Amino acid sequence: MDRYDAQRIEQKWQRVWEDERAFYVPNPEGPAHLDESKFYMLEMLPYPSGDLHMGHVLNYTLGDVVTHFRRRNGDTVLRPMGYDSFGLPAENAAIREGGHPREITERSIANIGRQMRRLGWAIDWDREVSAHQPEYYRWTQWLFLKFLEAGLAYRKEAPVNWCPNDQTVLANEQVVDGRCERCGAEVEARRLEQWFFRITAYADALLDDHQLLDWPERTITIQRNWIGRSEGAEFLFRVEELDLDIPAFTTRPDTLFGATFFVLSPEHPLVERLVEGTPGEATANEYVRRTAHLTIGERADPERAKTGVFTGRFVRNPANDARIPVWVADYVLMDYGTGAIVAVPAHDERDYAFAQRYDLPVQEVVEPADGEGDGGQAGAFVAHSEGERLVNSAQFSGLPAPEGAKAIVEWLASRGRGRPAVSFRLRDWGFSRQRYWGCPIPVVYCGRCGIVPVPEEDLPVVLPEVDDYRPRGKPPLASNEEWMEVACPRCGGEARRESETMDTFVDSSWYFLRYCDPHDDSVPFERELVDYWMPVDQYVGGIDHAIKHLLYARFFVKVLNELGYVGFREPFQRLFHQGWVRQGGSKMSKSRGNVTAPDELADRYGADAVRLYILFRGPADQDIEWNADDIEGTARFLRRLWRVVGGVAERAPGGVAQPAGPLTQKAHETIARVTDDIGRRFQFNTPIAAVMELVNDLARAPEAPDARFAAETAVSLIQPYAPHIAEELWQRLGHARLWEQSWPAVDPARLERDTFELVVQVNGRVRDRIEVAAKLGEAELVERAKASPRVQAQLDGKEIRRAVVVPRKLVNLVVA
RNA sequence: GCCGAAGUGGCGGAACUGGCAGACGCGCUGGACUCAAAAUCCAGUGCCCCUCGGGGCGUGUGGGUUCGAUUCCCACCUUCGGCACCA
Repeated sequence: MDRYDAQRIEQKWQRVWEDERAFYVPNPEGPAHLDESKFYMLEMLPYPSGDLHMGHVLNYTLGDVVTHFRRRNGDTVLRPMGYDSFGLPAENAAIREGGHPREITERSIANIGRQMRRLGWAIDWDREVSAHQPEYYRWTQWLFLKFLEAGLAYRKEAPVNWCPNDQTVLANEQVVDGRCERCGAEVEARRLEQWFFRITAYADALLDDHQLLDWPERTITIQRNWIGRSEGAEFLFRVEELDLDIPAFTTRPDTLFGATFFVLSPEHPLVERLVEGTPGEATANEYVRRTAHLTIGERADPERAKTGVFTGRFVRNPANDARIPVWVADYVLMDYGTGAIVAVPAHDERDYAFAQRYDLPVQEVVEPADGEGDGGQAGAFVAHSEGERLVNSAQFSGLPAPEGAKAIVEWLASRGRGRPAVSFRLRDWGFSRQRYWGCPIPVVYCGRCGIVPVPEEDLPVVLPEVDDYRPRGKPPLASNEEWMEVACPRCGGEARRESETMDTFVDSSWYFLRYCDPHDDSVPFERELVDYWMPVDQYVGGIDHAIKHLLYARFFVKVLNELGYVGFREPFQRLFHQGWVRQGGSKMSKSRGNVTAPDELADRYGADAVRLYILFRGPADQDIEWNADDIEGTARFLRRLWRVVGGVAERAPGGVAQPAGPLTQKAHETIARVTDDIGRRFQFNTPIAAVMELVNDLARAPEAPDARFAAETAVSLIQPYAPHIAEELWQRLGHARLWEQSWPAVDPARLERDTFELVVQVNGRVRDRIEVAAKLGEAELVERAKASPRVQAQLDGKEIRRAVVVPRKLVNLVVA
């Protein structure tokens, strides 16, 4: 038997697969060719940053196992790959080291593609797409135009998150703890005119359709919290002197009679008008200016004492007509609710803290069940608890709180001073970026016509060349004057192009649709094709995308569904999050410089060993602490497999397919375990252990008559994990094309045993194990248990009060 | 603070529906082969006690339910995620 030469075997089979186009899946040619057994396997596409890291290896190997498993179970599996190739890292590298972002990106793509092929993943490379190629972003622009036309993309001036380091705006989803999630710089609030997608219009749909999904509960919870739906009411508060109604949202309409003041956000558009001409005007304006200079982190710091100023104005509480003072305070946020709140210090912690600081009155209006109110002095912020009743609330006093809330809203609604309302924490998605390496936004600004979309036939708007990628107060594209100047498509007059580019999350919000029809140059995708392949049957990616990519992509699909371009409402039916690969406790990533390159490992141990190792380490959804020593174990297993199966192949050519015997039985048990683990439990580490057991048994009896069947089964079952060695051994066993073979089937008859090991307990403690015939009845089992000398020693003549029998497992004798 | 997940040998982990805790692997110890090494193979390996038959303890901590609990219930501790002035 020759030595196991991983490099030679892997090169050989990778060439065979490519020559035979083993994993390329053509599109169906018409409705007649559609079959029900399609399976769309997708992993989140990589950002092309130099090299693959072990996190990618985990992600894509996991997808590869599922791909092989589903293929061999008869499914037509679509398993494409592409690159999220626009984005800041390449642009920053170009600024730092020179070169063009495109060159840097394409070099990375070439390298990563080579590394992916080296690991032997079963990918349909014909469907490869890259976000930065005009053939792709042409359609990103086209989709933008559809959104614009539908009123779902719009431009407005708004306070936005500005990263002073990356010199660009960030979406809310890209700000973590007040910092830029990419570079860590503290984010500033700026008022800028920006492009937004109206994702808030889909807030309810995004929540409701969670029920259609087979997703981890924690991911759905994260999305639900992020969307943050709150039910309540909006009431109108009147400023008599100015003949003005100001709406305010509250989730506690039952406490309306307890309002003792009213607060506007500093950004509220009415502030200026309210304070005009009052003695406090200068102070108030100064306060608004000061607030504007706070960073988002500072403003949100709950430790900071609440601040505010009195405007000098009063509003009427619509419930009791009380004249209450209007304040401006930065604890009220402009972009939630209406930017104004009805302050009820007796029943809200924040209002209470503010009232204490500025000596404002506190009025209790809800009493707990026991009637022992605290006069509102604790500022008890409690959601409705059982038995609470309204007090000091005119005709509503005495009502239980939930009924009171409802009654107050109905009453004020009938008088035109209120209505039921819902507020969301979710904000519209700000998607324009003041950077170079992204998809140009296809509009022009015309002095006469305003914002004018670039006509579809003029797409793509090709990303122009610029001399300097550094943003200097304006987007880099604006520096290319020649490109910027353009004739207005509507009136032909002088116009200027949009110089901002799109957030890269726009690119990745529809790539899974393009894979279905990747080369079409007349449409982004044909509806018939996406309706066939979509939704993705199994999506695999990091949970860090729970509220970014996974929310944006759902939004895109919902819009495309409503516009009639796709026939489904959700993109990703089943979702799985692989864990992080950590080193020294932190996530492995290039920016942390703690990457172990898969290349080196593949050179040393072979791709099969790397693939096996990354899945054998533990459950795929848990984090893995990188430990290079352990890969020796999987390499050793592969050598053992090679030797043992190779020996069988040389020794036992053909013969009876499945002779009865312990190895045949073990093989069937292993088939059952592996099939259930991958297919039902989606667990990837234990199948490897099961095959190791089978190989260990085989190694102990390599000359047994059923050795050949055990060897073939082991090779067949390990194929999704270690496809190269499996293919080579399969060939040596006298077969061909294991990747096309049906997944092995369990024969239930082969699982049956004549005897089993009966566990005998006394008072729940194991005292003996006896081999007994499988057909024995309960009484017989109890007799055998009692007869055991070890049990006799424990019984010591005591009375047996009860015997619990678990068929095929154990007998428990309960003694006094 | 609120919400969620998880705590099992020296290490990674297994035990799916309440039924043999520690599968499989790493590491370690001893042995075989070898001039030697690598590779490979065999045996052992939770902790403690032992008259070598076996016995006791043991799945974060403390309770509970049960013939029987890593698994179910209650309380607590620790770690890791998410949210956090959202009215």
